Amino acid sequence: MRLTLLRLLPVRLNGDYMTDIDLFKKVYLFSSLNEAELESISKISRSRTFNKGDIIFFDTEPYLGFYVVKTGLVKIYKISNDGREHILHIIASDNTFGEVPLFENFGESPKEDSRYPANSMAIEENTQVILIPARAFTDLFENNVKLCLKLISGFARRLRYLNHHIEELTLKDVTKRVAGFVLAEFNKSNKQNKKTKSEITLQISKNDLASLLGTIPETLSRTFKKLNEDNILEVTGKAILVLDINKLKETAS
Amino acid sequence: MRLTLLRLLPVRLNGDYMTDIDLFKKVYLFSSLNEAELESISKISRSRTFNKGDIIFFDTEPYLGFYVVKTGLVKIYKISNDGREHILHIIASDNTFGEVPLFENFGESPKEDSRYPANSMAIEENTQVILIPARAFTDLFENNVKLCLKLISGFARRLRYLNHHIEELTLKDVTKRVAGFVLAEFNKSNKQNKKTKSEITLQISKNDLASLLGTIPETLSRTFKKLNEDNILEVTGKAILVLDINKLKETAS
DNA sequence: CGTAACCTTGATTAAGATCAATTCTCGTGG
DNA sequence: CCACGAGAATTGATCTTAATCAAGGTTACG
Repeated sequence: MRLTLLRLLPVRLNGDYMTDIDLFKKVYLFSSLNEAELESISKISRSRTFNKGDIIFFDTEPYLGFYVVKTGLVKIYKISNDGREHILHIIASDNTFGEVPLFENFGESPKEDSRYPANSMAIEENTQVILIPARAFTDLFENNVKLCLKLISGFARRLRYLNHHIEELTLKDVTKRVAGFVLAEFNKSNKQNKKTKSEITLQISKNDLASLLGTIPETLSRTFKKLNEDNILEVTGKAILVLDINKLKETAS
Repeated sequence: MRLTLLRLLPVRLNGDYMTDIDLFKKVYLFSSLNEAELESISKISRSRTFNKGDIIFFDTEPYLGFYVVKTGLVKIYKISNDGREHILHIIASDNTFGEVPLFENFGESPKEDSRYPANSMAIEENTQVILIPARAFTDLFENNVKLCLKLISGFARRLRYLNHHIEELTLKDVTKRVAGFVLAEFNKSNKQNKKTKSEITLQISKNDLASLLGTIPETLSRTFKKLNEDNILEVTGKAILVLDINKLKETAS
């Protein structure tokens, strides 16, 4: 009795309780689908909830389908034999991940042994994701050019992002990469909020940030310290205050 | 008179002279298009010939369209302020490159200021490419799901390749990367030729190979030397003889 | 046969990883 | 409300890999 009540409470009290279909309407990939199609997807999809640090899938696992992030944050990462990690993407809510294997072998005999290209892990408490099974989705693509074009456009952006990521990793030192990251966050934040605000807030831990920038926490910490000594920025916990935007741009080069 | 003759000669004498349409039929991306569509593409496309070392486009140039490689070899690469270079892809004949900007901003207002994501250069003499102008091609996509699916599948593979590339660069040392490259070439060559052949031939210069593996020629040379001293392989010019496939696999780890 | 591009080898350096030791922060239970 | 403990972040000392710098050697091609 007590348990049932507890389970019901959030639904009852929370005015903005959301169905999967409401979520799907905010997903770029799905924006060309009609209500009926969204409902048919919703029917076959499965919600799953994870805690911080929980694995969503390993790159060794057989492919089941792709995911939509409902709440929380997910990291997509590779890991070496000796345990070092490198983060490829951070996926926020309303975004999809794990679509690549769906389409790799299109035309060829559908491979049953297809795998995820990387690992994924929830990096926030109460990260809710929805699994969209592979089989049910492919038919939709074959009958909907608009949907295809959405996917193409999403893939194209991701390709450009990875190009950029490789450029950063291979042609720039850690200081340039850190400055480049802060600059990008600064621009992103000021695009959203219109007016200029010189403080940005990290959404991820510094451990994860280090891994995303292709370095380790110790080096990231030292780099922040150096940028502070040069009066470029000031880091307090998850808050980064940009002191000199011009010097920051120059450093990112 | 003399000039006209010279220009005609190769066509006359060369029995396997090829029209653009013959080439297009071998391009995976185009494999769902009919003769009429191929012809309409052919009419608006432009052939260009480059020598080794010629730039095809810079990443700073406005986007014109994508390319098909007819003959020769093309490298797609990024370059740093101080001139260091990193190769992202090597594109061989019958393959396309530069499609990404076509689709990045689909749905949004068509940006006129869109740019190529990286630089490209011919790395063989007599590299012939065909430029497919952007505007003329987008209509085709909006009316052809099969074409879309081909593109999606091509992009998906490229995404997985870049994932893998980043994994190699960030989580493996040079020796592992070199061993991994040789192993991949070994497998590719033996898949094509059925029977096992332990010698592979480099298609690119060692300078370019170093850049593709995220290192420099000096380090590549030393790495080959070390792998030779360990009786794993033997390098003579562009020929690599695999001496111990098991040790090679182990080294690539 | 000569020159330029390509490749190799050696000596040195530097960036950043690793190892080790605190300190800080924050959620949890008493 | 405070104390505790675990994970996160910082700092310092040292080490390692691979880049840089410098000089020859090889190969291909006009």
